[in-house]
Amino acid sequence: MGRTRIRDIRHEELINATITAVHKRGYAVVTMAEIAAEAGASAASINYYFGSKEKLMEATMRRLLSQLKNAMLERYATAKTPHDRLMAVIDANFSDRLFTNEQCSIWIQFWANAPYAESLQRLHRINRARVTAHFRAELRTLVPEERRETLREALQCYMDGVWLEAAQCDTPLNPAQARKEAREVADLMIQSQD
Amino acid sequence: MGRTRIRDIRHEELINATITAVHKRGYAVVTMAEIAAEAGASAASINYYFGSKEKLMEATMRRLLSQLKNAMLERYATAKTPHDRLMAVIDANFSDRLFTNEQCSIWIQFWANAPYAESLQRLHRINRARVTAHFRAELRTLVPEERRETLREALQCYMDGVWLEAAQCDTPLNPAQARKEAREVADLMIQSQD
DNA sequence: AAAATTGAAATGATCATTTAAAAAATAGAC
DNA sequence: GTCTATTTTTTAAATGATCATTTCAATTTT
Repeated sequence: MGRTRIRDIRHEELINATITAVHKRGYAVVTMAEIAAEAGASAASINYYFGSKEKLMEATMRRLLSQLKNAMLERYATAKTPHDRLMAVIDANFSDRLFTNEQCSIWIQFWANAPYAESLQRLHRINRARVTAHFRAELRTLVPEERRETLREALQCYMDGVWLEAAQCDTPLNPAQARKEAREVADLMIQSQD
Repeated sequence: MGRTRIRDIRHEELINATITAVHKRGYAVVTMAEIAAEAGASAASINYYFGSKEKLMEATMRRLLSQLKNAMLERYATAKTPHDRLMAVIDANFSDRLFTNEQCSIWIQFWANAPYAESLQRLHRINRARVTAHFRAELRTLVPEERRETLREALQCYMDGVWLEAAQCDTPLNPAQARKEAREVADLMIQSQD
């Protein structure tokens, strides 16, 4: 049965340890030993399971992106109107699971390193393209064509900017508040097409 | 007379080299030797003039922040109405001098590292507080109180997000286009207070 | 017993920073 | 203006520290 049981457990543990350790120390300076210590393992284990530090970072980002994707799809499933679906994308971005100090830290590190690592850049593009596609689809029925792209771009930049600022914040984040504000901002922009 | 002539020249050269080198290689991995080579100098020179790698980075950020401040003040001087002044802040952020691939790269690196370096964090807070203050002052007469802070926060996050996205872009940026879009976004948000 | 997992210690590479001596600039006296 | 003396600037090489990664023997799991 559980042929890969321990392997799966270690992957999970080490990725979680990476998130915590990167949040504490920064992607640039965190060492394998620190990440390993965070998981109660040794640096050699990480190489055994992931092959290298770079691959561990990539696996960690892949995990975060997949969580974001799932959060979006979950909410999409129950949304009925285009407006509901637009809000679903927004809510997913600021969901309780994702919008935490730890994860915001990682995202910044991810953004900062994407231009210098092919694999991260690829992940970044895929992720952004997905959000863009969802926004485009929903805005089609909500705003007139001449404003649509400007507005979509503005919304996406706004959301990225919120994450950026959140990463600078050392007190606990408030996802519910972030969702509320983001919804307000989105409605403000949409409504101005009277 | 020019007692500090060479010193000033080297400071300028090395800060410019830092901007270029960090853009090319990333803050995390760029070495003193690479920065020095970019300026046609040696790594020892950098330590002679700046004391350490960290202090060089700090000096570089200080330079960029001061350029942003000056760009804002310049435009503020000729702006007459609150609306003009709001646009002055926006235009400064996306001015031809500042909104370049190289500088966007550095800003991301700066944001990513601010949480882990006291000195960078300080600079970041001062800068953000300045933009916040300007926006608050101008929005006071432009939007009703209940929407004001939400809107200000949204505008600031939007601008940060634009920089973030620009840093991922490997084709030359278009500052004029960015100014136009940012103005549109700002007007869209302001006008929605009918 | 065979395969998977773990970690202590070794390896090898990379770098920031220091050192010390040379080279260049500057000033003061003539 | 020219010639020392002094200070400033520059670099090559040395230093010392840090780390990712590998190795290999021990341990655990199947």
